[in-house]
Amino acid sequence: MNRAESSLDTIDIILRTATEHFAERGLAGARIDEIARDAGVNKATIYYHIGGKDELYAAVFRENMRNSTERLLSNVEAKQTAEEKFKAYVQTMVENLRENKAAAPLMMRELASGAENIPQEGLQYIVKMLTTIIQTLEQGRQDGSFRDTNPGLTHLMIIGSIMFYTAGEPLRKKLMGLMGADFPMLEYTKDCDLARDISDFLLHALKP
Amino acid sequence: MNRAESSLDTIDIILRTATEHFAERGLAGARIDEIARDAGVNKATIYYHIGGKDELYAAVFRENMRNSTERLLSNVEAKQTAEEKFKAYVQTMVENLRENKAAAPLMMRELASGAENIPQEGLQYIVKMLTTIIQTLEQGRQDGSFRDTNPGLTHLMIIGSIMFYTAGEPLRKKLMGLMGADFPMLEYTKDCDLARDISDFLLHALKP
DNA sequence: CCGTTAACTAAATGGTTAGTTAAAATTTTA
DNA sequence: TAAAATTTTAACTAACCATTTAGTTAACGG
Repeated sequence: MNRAESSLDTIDIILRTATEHFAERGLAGARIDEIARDAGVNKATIYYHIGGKDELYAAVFRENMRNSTERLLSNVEAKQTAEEKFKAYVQTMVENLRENKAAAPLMMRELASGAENIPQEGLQYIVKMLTTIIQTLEQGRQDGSFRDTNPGLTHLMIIGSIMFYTAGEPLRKKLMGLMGADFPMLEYTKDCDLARDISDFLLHALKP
Repeated sequence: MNRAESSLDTIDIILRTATEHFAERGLAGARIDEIARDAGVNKATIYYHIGGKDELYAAVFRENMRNSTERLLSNVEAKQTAEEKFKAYVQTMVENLRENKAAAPLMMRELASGAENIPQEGLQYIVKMLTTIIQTLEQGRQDGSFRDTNPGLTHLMIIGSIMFYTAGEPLRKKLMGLMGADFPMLEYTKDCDLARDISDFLLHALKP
């Protein structure tokens, strides 16, 4: 392996490991020493390649948002009708958040911190996602398949329910242990089931 | 002022101040010295009355959950029909989260941390809230005013949308600055408007 | 094969922070 | 008023932790 490739691999494993740590413990709670240990590199290597804790965090956030946004946009654009696009939006959001377990915790911590550590580029990705769902709802409104609803509210329903479902898994486990199995708790094993239920529920609210 | 009252006041100001700090910075990010300074008490007073950082955090979480839950249950129980109860649930949840700005950040950070620092009593309050909404939805299903939907999913929509709206305010401000005023961003000045819109949206999905 | 340079490391540095302590001051109680 | 509870003061410590520094290793180009 040549120098450039090995370098990229190192940066990649650092970012992957840091993503988990920042998601589980937050910016303040994560430890550079532990990230380095779990990534199998020396602490100074992180400083050499990426920079200090803040820059590492920004890089982690940016990469995660970039991946999610690119996939979301391309999946939605591939569809024609407003309803298909809406379903693709929900489905892809569910896939993104379930494949990358860190995404929801990262975003929720950012919201809790007043979005103070989101890098500029991260904001751009959020705008792209918002624009996509707004355009989809507008398309549906114009062709009569959707009611005239507040797009911001609809987006809140999508993002809120999926993020809370994803990040809420450990809490649900604790509650289940406390309540017994007969308590009707939400639990999906497949992405498509959750995405379908959310789509169905929200489309019921969106349709005239 | 007698001894008990004065003591309660001291504990109260400590808990209030700590609530803000933990919400804004998280358990790891909050500083005992800063909490003491902002509360206007000596650091040793916190240890005298409450204990260490973890105990302070648990007390903060417990008190916040207790307040919210008590208000929620009493407001819902005062109503008769399923739809009235549903609206009261949403309305009270909105009021709770907007009057106590710390509640949503505290809960979102907990979810992100795998609910690891929620005290036992806090879990009990969550169960009470869940039970309330489940019973309300069941009541509506039986008398034919609601469809047969997954109660867990419905709760996810309520709690997700309200929490993301509440905690998302700083992010919305940043996005507004980035996008210009013509971008259709959700912004309510009154509790009742947000609660009404969410109720209307969800009732549209719940009704047969 | 050799000098250069990117990649990496081990160890040190220095600031930060949770928690403690002991004595004194203040307030409340009885 | 004496005892008890509360709070302050302020110094202290032991651990923690981000960042730096000085040095090592090995790939690369010529």
